Amino acid sequence: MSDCDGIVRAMLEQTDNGLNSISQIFPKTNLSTDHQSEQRSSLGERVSSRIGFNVPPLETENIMSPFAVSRSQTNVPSPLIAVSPGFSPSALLQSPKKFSNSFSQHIIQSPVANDGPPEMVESSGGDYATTMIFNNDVPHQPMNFDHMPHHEGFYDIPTEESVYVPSHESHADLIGAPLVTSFESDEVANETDIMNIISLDSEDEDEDYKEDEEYKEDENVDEEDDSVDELPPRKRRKYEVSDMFGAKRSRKDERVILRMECEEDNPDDGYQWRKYGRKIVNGNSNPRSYYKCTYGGCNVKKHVERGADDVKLLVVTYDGKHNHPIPTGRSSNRSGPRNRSGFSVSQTPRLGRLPSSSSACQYCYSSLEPHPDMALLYMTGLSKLQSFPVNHNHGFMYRHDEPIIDRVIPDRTEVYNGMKDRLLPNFGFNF
DNA sequence: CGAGTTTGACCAGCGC
DNA sequence: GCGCTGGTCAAACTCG
Repeated sequence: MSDCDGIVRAMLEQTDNGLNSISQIFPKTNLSTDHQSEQRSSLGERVSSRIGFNVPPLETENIMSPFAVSRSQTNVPSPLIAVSPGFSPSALLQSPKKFSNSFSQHIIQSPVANDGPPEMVESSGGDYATTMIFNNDVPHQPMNFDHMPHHEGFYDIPTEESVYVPSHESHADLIGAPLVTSFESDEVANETDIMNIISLDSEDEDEDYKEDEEYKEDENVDEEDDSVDELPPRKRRKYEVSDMFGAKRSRKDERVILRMECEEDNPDDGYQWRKYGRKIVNGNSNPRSYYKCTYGGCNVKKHVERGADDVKLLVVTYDGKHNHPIPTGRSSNRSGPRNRSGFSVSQTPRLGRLPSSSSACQYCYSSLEPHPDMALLYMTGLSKLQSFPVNHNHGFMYRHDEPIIDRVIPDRTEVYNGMKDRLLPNFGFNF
């Protein structure tokens, strides 16, 4: 029996109550058992009940203030799903559309999720971005979001979403970190929500094009096309900036945000990036690096920054959608130096400049193969599992540190069963 | 010398 | 309207 089999078996041997924390099986998750377990559990019960799982409803009168919750979560054992660190962000990022389809597809296929009461069907609006949090470091658990207003229309606010996925630093374990899907509202996301949330194309894309066209018309770009060279330097630059994609601030609903623990400043996501900027943003002394996808015609950008309060935490924000597959002929194995023709990892630190990458993380990824398979594991085994809101703390990522809600898998038993159901047919695991 | 990074300047969005 | 801030550009720089 392989180590992976043993781990999965151990997970499947959980009681229906899910009393055995994942951290007991996977110490590297840094999750411990204490009152936070109760916190997660009760939230899980609440949401589980809402989405049809057979668990008691949450008693909301005991909801803490966001600060209290934040403190209480420092040791959350969490009903989080543990996924092999081999799971690669590239799988989710190589095609947000693919991620969307896969995610929603499996949710739709879930017989349990559809059995929920009518009131659990809530509209979260169409303008959502996606946040994925690669993290096995509990202190970075987002804040509790139960204090947020529940008035109607609140869910129309476009914001980011979160998903916990394993840290790359835990690559020593086959399964070593929590995975939590997170959503904007503090209510359960139904299938429609998730489809809306995860889907990064469709109408929004068309709207973007319309906006771009209108923008060009307003700027009389066409008329100026032939006279650009005659403009004085200042004006010419203004024209150029006006016409460029990034002149306008990116739409949040086109974003995918990853949080992970990684020493490398630009972890491999399968695509090729070129760094075009670096800036220290408000509230974070760590510089933010800006990257563009080097694929011709692809306007996807991303920026990478360290956590303000934890340099181990890496936040990668993707803007846009790749209009191409992951470049072929390359391996996600990051060991060894990269050539200069496409890979975006910063070069060896130069004189008087901050190091922008570390060799440690190259090992990190080299030990994570095969990424696609683990991505499939996630897609097939975990994606259908419902999540529920826990907390939000985009903290250093946003100007005003607005608390935003995250969701976690509601019940470990469901997680295990879901994994079992999908590992068996899809990967041939024999339990 | 080609290719990628760094860094200061610039611009536009947003909040007050 | 103004100032702050995030995002981008491009010259200068570095490396192989």
